[in-house]
Amino acid sequence: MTLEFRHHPAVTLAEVAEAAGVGESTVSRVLRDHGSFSKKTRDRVMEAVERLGYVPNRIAGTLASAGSRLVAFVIPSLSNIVFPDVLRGASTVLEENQHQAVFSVTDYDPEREEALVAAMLAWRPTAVMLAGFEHSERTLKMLRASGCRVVELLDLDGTALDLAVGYSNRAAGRTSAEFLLKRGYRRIGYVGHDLDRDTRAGKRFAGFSEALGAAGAPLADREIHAGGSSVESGRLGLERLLARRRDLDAVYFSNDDMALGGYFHCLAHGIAVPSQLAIFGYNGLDIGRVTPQPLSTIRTPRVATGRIAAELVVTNAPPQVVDLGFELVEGATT
Amino acid sequence: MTLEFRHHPAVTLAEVAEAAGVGESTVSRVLRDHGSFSKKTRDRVMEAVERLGYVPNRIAGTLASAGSRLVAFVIPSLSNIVFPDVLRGASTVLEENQHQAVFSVTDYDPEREEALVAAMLAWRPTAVMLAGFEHSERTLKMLRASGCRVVELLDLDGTALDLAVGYSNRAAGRTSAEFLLKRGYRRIGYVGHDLDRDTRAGKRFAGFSEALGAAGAPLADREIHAGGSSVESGRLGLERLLARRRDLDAVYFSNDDMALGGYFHCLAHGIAVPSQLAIFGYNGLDIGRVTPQPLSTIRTPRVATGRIAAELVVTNAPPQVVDLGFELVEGATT
DNA sequence: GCACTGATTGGCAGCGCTGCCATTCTCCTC
DNA sequence: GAGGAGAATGGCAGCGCTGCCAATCAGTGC
Repeated sequence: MTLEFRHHPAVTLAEVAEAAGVGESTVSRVLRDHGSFSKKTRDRVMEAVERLGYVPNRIAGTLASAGSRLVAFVIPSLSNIVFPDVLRGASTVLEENQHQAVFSVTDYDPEREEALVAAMLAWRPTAVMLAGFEHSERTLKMLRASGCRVVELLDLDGTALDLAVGYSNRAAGRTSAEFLLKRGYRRIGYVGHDLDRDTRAGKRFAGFSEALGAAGAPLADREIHAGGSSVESGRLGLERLLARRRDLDAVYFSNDDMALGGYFHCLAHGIAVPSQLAIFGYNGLDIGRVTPQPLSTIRTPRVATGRIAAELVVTNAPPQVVDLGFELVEGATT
Repeated sequence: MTLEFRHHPAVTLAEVAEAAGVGESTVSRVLRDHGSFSKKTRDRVMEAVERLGYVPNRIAGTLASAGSRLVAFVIPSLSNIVFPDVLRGASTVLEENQHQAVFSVTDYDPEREEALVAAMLAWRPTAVMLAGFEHSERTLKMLRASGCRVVELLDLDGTALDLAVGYSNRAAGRTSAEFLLKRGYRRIGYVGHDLDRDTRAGKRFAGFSEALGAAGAPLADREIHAGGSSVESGRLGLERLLARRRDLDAVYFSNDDMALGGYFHCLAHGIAVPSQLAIFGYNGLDIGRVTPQPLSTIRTPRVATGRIAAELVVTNAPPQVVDLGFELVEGATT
């Protein structure tokens, strides 16, 4: 129905100028509140804008001037709550500063990442935000050549291209291990998801087992789920792990989703937590604070990561690495 | 460090043409694989593209031709898993069809929505995707005048502007009530979050209490949390509700997050579910299937909503309303 | 060898806006 | 009233690409 009305081409700045009886540059100046013009002119222009329903064309504006004020996010997943949280932190800052967020999802695939980065760069964004430091050679080359800011998020164990905001996953894994050891657990298992693709989970695991090894209590066993992480696969993973190793006294999960699955498995099968089995997660999801026993975990600054990253970009900060740290949350499952 | 290298302006199509010894239009044709050119020319162009690291400028391309292939999402929230799920469903389809997703978050505020829609329209997107049918007069006017496709998501109770994809929230509420009634529950309470802002939750609640009323078992009591929904507020809400009404035999929650909070409260306080109190949610989150007792809920096609919406847009389908329905999941909490 | 058809190719005018520069107005100052 | 400093304004050349059209080239039939 509205289709008939659709194709009258959109109002242009020139038409507004005509309608207001002023020059194009005057309209442009008024709309951007930049340069000088009289109050009377301003009113006349705004009246015409209002009357014609003019919406500036930023495609044209960007081409003519410089910055697109577009910030591109190339993220691995939207199922993993981490990334919506980062986007959430960033979007507030970006909106306040008249920037726009564009995103695409790589599904943890470096080749897709490469293709998507290329597609994003075609929009000449102000900045590109990526997860972590592991990128293909070509991706890195494109980013370097692009001239736009690059922010690598949620990791610190690697070399930054330009800006980096996050925390050390390796240290998070180590801290988790040290905590469990200090609590006296010795027969510790691990339940995780695909570590090759999710390199940050891989780094946590490396830090974790490294610390266990250093303390003379190496990882007893582990169960890796081939796909992504989920509550369901956490439950299943723990079930399988326990079927092999009944003597475990603690299990470290690759994140809270998995850990909650494990916790529910214990609840459902009468496994006393933590006396029979301790459970430790990662992320510090809200839900983990409300379970009958609050989940022991590492709380990560996901929203802040997005916020800070966006702030660095809109203020055009010099290249730097920002360590936001993490916080160990001592729940009741350890 | 790379900052020094940054400001050599990006390679342009003209430079590629020069380097390959062909005309600009030939390069353009080769890159878009559109029109005809010889194999030899193609190779020569691609070689130059490769060598110079050329990345097409879609800002310029869009200005010169037509479609931006940008799809704008103006969503209420990223904390509510519903919206990441919708984005997830859409992003796959969009990426496969060389479209890009831009988004911004209104925080359930119609005025912010208005401002953000205006900002989005400045990019001349192919389509704008919004949540629900409730928009300000000015928002509607801008959208109608914009000439771009409009998709209203996740609701069916209202009048569509152009395309709509979702399901009836009112019917979901009604179905939930009828299910509880059929199970014999009569003293039913409600725990929810801010219904004025989240109009879809409001419609579910309306459908729910309407059905209860029609069956002669009107809602016994309700507890509304002023802010957004969360597991924590669900727990707290149930606690408060039960403090007032010890005699309830079932509680309907505005969504699964809230319901899980309520369920955890029961687990922690020895309230037998469902014999003492039945719990019913909404959304059908994965986690609800793995709790010791699977949660009774309504499963909504969130990812499919995003996917279908994107498909309609990329295929430029005629205006229509797509009802994706929902599914009642009979868990063990009722 | 010549006309004819269709495949290839290059030239160039915009797309709608911004930035620069020149011009015109205002308002003071002396 | 002349001279001068700004303020206010308009004109117009691009930004980098695509779409259109004209020009050129290659292959075919006779």
